[in-house]
Amino acid sequence: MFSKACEYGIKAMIYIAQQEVGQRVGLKQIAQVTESPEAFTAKTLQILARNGVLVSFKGPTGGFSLSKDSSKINLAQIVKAIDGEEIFTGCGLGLEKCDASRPCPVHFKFASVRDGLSLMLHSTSLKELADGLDAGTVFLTQ
Amino acid sequence: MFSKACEYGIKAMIYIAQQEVGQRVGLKQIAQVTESPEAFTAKTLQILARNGVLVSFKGPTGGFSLSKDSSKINLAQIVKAIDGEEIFTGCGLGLEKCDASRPCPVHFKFASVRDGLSLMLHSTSLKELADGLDAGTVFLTQ
DNA sequence: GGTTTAAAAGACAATTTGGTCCTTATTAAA
DNA sequence: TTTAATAAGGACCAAATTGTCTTTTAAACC
Repeated sequence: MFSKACEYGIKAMIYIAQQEVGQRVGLKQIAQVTESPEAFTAKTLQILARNGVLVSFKGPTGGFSLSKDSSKINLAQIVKAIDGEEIFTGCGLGLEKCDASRPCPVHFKFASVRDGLSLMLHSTSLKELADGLDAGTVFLTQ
Repeated sequence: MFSKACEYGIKAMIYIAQQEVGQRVGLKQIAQVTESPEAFTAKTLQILARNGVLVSFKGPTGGFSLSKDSSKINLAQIVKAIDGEEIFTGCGLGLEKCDASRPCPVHFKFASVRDGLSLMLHSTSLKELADGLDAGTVFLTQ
């Protein structure tokens, strides 16, 4: 469904969202807590920073923090930044141009599933996910 | 969402389902109509044949035909044969063991989307997709 | 200013996926 | 029984994704 980069990115973002506002978290710590490969996660965080959902700081006391309140960042922004639009708009059978005016055989059935996914991603904020972690009802690793 | 192999496989199956019952369709024709790479499609059809949703015949007048009535074959069988269980059961964040008893942060939201996809795939038969093609309301290529 | 710390950037390696080509096996038909 | 047609199988190649390592850049602190 999502790329590995995206999975790591989402987990990293949720972990960062768990910190106090403005608090910086280092790459090493993020990779450790999320059980993700450090160097690869670094690349992913760069992408997220370039896309403006994350801000990064170099040097001692450096690290990453959210660019805005965790309630203002949703999963769709993260997925879009890392994996692109494909999953939100792509055709189920890979056709370049597939829409209601010239649909592939699965277009309408697929579109409704895809729209459900899109709605879920857009309506899920980092805040609520981080809150679940705080409450101990959900987990970032097994 | 689906692998390329799976996209080609679904298109091929729909096209085969369009033929008269028992009629054999050759690889070359399938690849041409579905605009899929011939040799790669051959591999995919082999997989589908091994999984019993397709039967193949060698020699002159050889080709492929459905193993049973098109109304009895659904998209889930095809996707499962080619891409495996992952898309039906996998965790959104890639956790090996993620379930209701130890859920990842997106588990419940993701599961409901995934279940929607699963339901759609299970309830969509090749027959209805082929019927759409016959009716000219949907298309296998752009 | 020099030193240390941490992210950015780029080169590179490994793996997976997508794709081709060539040979072999099987079967229908001449 | 030979020939031609067609799928199966295996070797191989290409591209994308995943992952590592090394160097550079920026910032804090002495």
